[in-house]
Amino acid sequence: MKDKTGLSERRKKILNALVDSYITDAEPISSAAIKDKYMPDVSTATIRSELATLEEMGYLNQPHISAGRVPSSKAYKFYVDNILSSEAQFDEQEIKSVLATKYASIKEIVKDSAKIVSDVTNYTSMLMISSTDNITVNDVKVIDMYDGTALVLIVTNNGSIKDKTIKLPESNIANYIEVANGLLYRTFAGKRLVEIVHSHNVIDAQLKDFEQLFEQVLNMIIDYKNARESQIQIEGKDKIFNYPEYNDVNNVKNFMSIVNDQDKLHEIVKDKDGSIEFSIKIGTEDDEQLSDMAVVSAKYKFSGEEVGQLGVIGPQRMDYKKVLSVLKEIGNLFDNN
Amino acid sequence: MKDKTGLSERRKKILNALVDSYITDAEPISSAAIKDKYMPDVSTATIRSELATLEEMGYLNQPHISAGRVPSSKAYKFYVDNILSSEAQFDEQEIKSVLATKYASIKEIVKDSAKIVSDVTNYTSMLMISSTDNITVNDVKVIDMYDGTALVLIVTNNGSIKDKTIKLPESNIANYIEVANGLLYRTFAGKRLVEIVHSHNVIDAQLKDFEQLFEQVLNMIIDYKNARESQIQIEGKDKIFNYPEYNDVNNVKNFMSIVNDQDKLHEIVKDKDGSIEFSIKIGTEDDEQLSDMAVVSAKYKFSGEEVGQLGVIGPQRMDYKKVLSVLKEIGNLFDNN
DNA sequence: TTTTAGCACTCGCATAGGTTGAGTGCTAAA
DNA sequence: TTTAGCACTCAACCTATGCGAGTGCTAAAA
Repeated sequence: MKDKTGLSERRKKILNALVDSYITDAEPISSAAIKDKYMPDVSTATIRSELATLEEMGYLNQPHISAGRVPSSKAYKFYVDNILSSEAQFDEQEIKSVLATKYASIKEIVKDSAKIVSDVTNYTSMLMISSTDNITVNDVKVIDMYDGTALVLIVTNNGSIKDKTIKLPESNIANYIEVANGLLYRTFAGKRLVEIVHSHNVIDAQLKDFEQLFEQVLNMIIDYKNARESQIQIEGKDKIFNYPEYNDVNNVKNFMSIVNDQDKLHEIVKDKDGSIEFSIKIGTEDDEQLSDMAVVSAKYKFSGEEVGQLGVIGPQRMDYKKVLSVLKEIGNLFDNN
Repeated sequence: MKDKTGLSERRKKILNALVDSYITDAEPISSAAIKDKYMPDVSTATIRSELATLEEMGYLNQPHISAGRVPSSKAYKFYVDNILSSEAQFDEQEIKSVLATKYASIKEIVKDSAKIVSDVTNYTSMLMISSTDNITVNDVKVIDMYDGTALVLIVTNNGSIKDKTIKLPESNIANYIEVANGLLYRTFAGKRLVEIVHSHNVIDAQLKDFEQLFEQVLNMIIDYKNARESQIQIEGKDKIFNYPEYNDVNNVKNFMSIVNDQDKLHEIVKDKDGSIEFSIKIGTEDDEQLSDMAVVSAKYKFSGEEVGQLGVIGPQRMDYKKVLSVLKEIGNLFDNN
């Protein structure tokens, strides 16, 4: 009985057993260990010959000839596909109760989601804000403060507000502020950030007295967009020290350099296919930097709108079941908010 | 010729030479090495006997009997005192020119100061905002936005503004907002944050209709104070991988745990004596966590007002001369702004 | 054809012994 | 007080050796 992977049921069982075991113990698994824990009714010799085949097929590696087998990237990929296609395995109830006992309100969970994911999964987590394509400016207001300074407020459709004090230009126009507010509203309100940023000539037609003000507002919008786009929050960097693969300083170094490299992270999590909910990248040998690393992330929505991605970075030997269930559960909390 | 350290000039010279050498090479120094590089006119035997005395006095350690000597915490302390008391050694001109060529404007330097310090010194850096004791509230304003929501602005004397949208309570008071603004101004303007936070009963005497609003404003002030107090920005965590003492994962782990522990950092840098400009903490053996670590930090002022501390965290074997000059130079830039 | 027992083989790991060389402490003379 | 000289120590490195875990292969059993 085979499917598209070309693996017999027994080989699948062995492969899953092996990955499972490696995820918990981080040690090469011998044929005897598999027999004892998972398949007591066949001999080690049988398992050995299966292992040899699986190795030939690229699912397993052998650190050296007299060691047990270790899963390859390909094996991890098989393993997570397997989890994903059998949703029943998610232990939702348990995760839910952990979240419920540790965190009082949903509000708290939303605010600290990255931290919580890191805490509950015991891996380093990552919160990434989506592109700003869907953000629009609702209103722009200039508020008079005191002797020549004013406050500019920009209200966007996702509720956040950017403020900044500016110096008002000298002007003898009556009701300068009121007029400015009207102009600003007509120019910016209802527009998407991208539109605004890409249409520099918007201002030219206006009166000269407002040129400087418009310039400042435009810069604020650009700054806001840039800041939002590059925001990645990382939590629990220390967590990796819990895993023996990071007893080697070089691995730690490598890990830190990835985690601190915003561009790299963006590139990894970037989704080409808009429809997938979970993104699981398991590094291959090609990418030196990502070898032996895995990144699991999920899009999350808020009031139906997609706002970002939340995920976990760690060794390939990762507890995918747990990570996936946590991400899923948190995603649900967000969405039902 | 001795001073309060009780060290002869020759011993001082040897001690300085030894620390200097260890700072660059990170290797135990032998009597022969000192002779060659610093004191060719005495024999190694002489130096050896001096080394033995210095070790007895607690300035030096010997990893094992047939190795050279390594500076102790006490030696580092002696070394930095020495630097501090002879300002001439600062290589200000060089630092200045590095800063000038790498960073275009002073504005840029101020904004990214932590990053710059880390870049130029090649150590992990730390930017810490001072206590909020001197911050006062200049003004509080409620601004009507749209259907029942309003924006609260709190302006402080250091220019920053905290804003938040709130829901206005149902009320049939005419000119609710105007009245509220008056009340808020009279209650909060000119007061120091500490005062406000510690006098919860301020509101009770007021009209009931404003109770909720006052509550919200008070919470904003409390949040602001807390947020400001706990802000520590760390830059260049990876830098430590450049130093051989961090080839041991345990040291890395230890380092990371300190760097991520805001409370610990506060405690380390906290100044008891308000008059010192530089704070140099060289960990002793007592504090397990801080052994073999040093933290150098400087207060920095902005327009004459002290606003925070900027510093560097690294191994005790730190290039104190360089670090101190960089911090000093940046401090000057701030102050002359 | 598949499974199994048996056995020789490989190789990492741990331990022990041997050598080398850097650097010391001590002593006795300058 | 300084110096030369020398014996001594010890980490670092290498080699040898045994052990044991785990394999691959083969030939017989199912």
